[in-house]
Amino acid sequence: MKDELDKAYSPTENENKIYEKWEKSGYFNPDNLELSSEAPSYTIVLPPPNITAKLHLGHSAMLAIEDLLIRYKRLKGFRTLWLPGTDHAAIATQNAVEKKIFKETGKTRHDLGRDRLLEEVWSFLKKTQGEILVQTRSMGASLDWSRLAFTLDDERQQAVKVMFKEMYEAGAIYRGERMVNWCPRCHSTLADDEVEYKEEHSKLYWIKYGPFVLATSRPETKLGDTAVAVHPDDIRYQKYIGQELEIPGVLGSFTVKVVADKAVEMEFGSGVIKVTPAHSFIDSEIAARHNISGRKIINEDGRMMANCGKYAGLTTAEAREAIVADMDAMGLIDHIDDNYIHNSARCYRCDSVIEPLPSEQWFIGVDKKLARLGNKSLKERALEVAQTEEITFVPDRFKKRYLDWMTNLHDWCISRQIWFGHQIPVWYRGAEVYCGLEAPEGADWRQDTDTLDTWFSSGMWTFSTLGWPDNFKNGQKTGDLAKFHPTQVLETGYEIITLWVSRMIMMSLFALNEIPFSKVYLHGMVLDKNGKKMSKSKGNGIDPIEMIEKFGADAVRLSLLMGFTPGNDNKFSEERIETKRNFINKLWNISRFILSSLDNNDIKPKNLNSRPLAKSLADNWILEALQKTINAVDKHIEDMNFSLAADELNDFTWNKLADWYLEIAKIEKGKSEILLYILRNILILWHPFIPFVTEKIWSSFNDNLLMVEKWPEAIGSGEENNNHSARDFNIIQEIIIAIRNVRSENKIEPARKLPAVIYGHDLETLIKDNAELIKNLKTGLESLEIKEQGEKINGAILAISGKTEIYLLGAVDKEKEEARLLKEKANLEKLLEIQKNKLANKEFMERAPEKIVALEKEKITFYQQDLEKIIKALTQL
RNA sequence: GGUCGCUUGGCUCAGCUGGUUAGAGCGCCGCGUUCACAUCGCGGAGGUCAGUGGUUCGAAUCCACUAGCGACCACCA
Repeated sequence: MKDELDKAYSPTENENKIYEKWEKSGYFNPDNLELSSEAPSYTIVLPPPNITAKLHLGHSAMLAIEDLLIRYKRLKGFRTLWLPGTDHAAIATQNAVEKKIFKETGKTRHDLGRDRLLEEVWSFLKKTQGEILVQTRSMGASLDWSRLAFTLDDERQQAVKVMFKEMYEAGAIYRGERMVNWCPRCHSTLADDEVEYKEEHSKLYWIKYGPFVLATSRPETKLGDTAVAVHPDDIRYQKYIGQELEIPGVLGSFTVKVVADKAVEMEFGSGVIKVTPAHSFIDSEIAARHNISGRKIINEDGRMMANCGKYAGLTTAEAREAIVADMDAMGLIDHIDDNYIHNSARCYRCDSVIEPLPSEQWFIGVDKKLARLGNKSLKERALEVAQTEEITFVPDRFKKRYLDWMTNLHDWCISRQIWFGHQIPVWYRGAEVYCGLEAPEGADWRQDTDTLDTWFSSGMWTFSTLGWPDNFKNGQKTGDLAKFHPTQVLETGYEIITLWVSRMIMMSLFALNEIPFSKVYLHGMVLDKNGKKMSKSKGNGIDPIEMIEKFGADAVRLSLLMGFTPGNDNKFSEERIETKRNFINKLWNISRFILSSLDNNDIKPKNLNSRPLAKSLADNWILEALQKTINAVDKHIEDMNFSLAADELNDFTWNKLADWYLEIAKIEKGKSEILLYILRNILILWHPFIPFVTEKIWSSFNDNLLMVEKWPEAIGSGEENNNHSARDFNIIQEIIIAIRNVRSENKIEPARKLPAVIYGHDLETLIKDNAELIKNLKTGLESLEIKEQGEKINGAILAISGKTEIYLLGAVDKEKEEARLLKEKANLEKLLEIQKNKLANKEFMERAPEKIVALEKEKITFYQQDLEKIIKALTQL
């Protein structure tokens, strides 16, 4: 033994040291892995965390899952790259810094000016970024730090400029005046999905409007009305359609045209709506259809403009109050409905009410046919790759959500009126417009002051981090881009499918004409005990860093992997981490026992790559169970069912190995080889889940690093090659349990089962041959109490389809039990008949469970005398 | 309005394409602790799998409807 292991495992003493050891080895970087040139690559890009936020449990879950996949694939010999980075989160970051400055100095960004503000932002970022990275390391994430990227570092800035220019030149990016979601506080546009709707009580004003009475929630926009619309089928208003009407208003009367448009709902209000094209999405669409121009009355500060007479300068809320009062005085208010519930549009960052405004912005035209996409549009290609399953979703149902969203996608507004971010690489001089990587020659060129939507740069994440555009010349990938793109899995939260996943798909299709990843794995949200989102303001969050300090990173990881299923939210509590810590300590002690009880110090772990010979029933049983576990774990991880994989491993480690085999090993000696072989294997299997403790244990009897060991092969069961049947041990095990049950109570009440599976074995001989084992197990038979009980026991052996089940029946339920068995028999016999008729159908026969096929030979019978034989054999031990 | 999901023992959840007696962890009750582990061991109680109907030899599992809860999308003049 190299090291003695402590009695209890201490994560805090070991985790940092182990992480350093890993990092020093260089194996996080795929270039350092000792692999043949044909080794396939396996790449995951880390969804870059927002640089201003601290790590929360959602991040921890993400890190646990991705590190699991990466470590698993690394053990399987893949050229694994897990690429780290952070996101500049333009609006959020600028907001945070502005808030901080205002709090400290009372100054706004306009007081500071662009350059000064950006300086502040950058110094702020230096601090926060370091924190996030330290936290990420503490989770044990095997990220390749040599490739660390930032969405706003020099390389990414260059990539973004090139991308913009290429899209501009291809006609995919255009500038135009459109209705946008405007946040008057952030002074920026918001994409549709950055707008949040909140249900609110407000007022619905029924106003007299020429010959109509109509309902509106925003009477102040009346100053911008240029039309009135009704539904074309509405019989009430047929005669007005097409007319021009003179409408009295607070600033004098004005003229509107009555148009018929299907967007109007006859059931809402009076079925008439006033049309304010400049300040409402739906109105602007109606106006466009009827060729009606708009009149802008609200400015970028959310205040009434100079053309609003005495209302100029008021906020919309102030103006509403004033105008309603004036209208009321003029007798224009019919009535006011106080109980109107509507969804108000809010900025997802600052919660301000969104003001729809017409504005000059940059857009990506998602429906524009592009030559480089085979004359298809970005939308068409993005839909195609999901429909053809070139990209798949886990769980599958999110594919539908993606397709629905993508189908209804409008042109994507990419310009933002903030300072922190990728400045748009376009320069103006008078009417001239220049798009390029650098400012054009000549004087008086002014660069567009807007920056790009943060999702523009994060949409490029899979390839901007791999050296695009330098690694992409004449349509050929080179370097990292050739090695690692497309990536294999994108793992992220389902709430971000539209914001991020869809953008990545479009950007990659445009830049490389290939998908960014082939599989999208969506995890659910980690909720608090009561099913609420964890948040700072509610104070219901669990801080992962605190938990790591308390229970260790392994426990935190395992608690986020077990009991979580893909795409489903999960309630979470500290106790869950605690139970995983307990398991980790169990594994530690199992290892400690095995390593300290080796009776042969010459065993070379290196020679234990192949399965040792089984010398007894128990040996064979445990080796069989191990192989089954290897197969199951492998399958479940490949299927992205991490929780099931861990369950299988947990069952083997605790219930089979610790509870049974180790106890047997205390009786039957000479098991060192097998024990060490099993330990080796479970350490490798557990490593992707709990890397620290497994690496630590490994290091006590190995010189190499566990993280680059070889994953055990999933193979068929090798039972045929052994003399001892693992099933026989199952029988023994069940007999022991049954004896224990009988002994633990003085009477036998309910029907207790000996679910022994017997395939043509002589049970009596089996018991006799293993008498030592049965007798000596501390849970086994110590006295012969059963003899006294013997006469009272009623029993049955049920033979179904080649396997025999032994029941010890109490007096209570015998009749019930017999009835159940008869019903089962009837069921099976009926099925058998059907089977016979379908014998021709080979496929069906193959799929039918074995036991049903075998029913042909077996009949269901009760064998009272057999049970007596068993009891006799047991009592004679 | 549209779409999706959930409803399984006190709590948190598993349960794959229908097939032995529906599982686990926590909690609870009883017993135990001599040398791997009290961050432990052994045993136990506790479920008409939301409801109704259907398909089937057989349904927690498939279908339909109902009820409750939740999420997302659209729109709200």
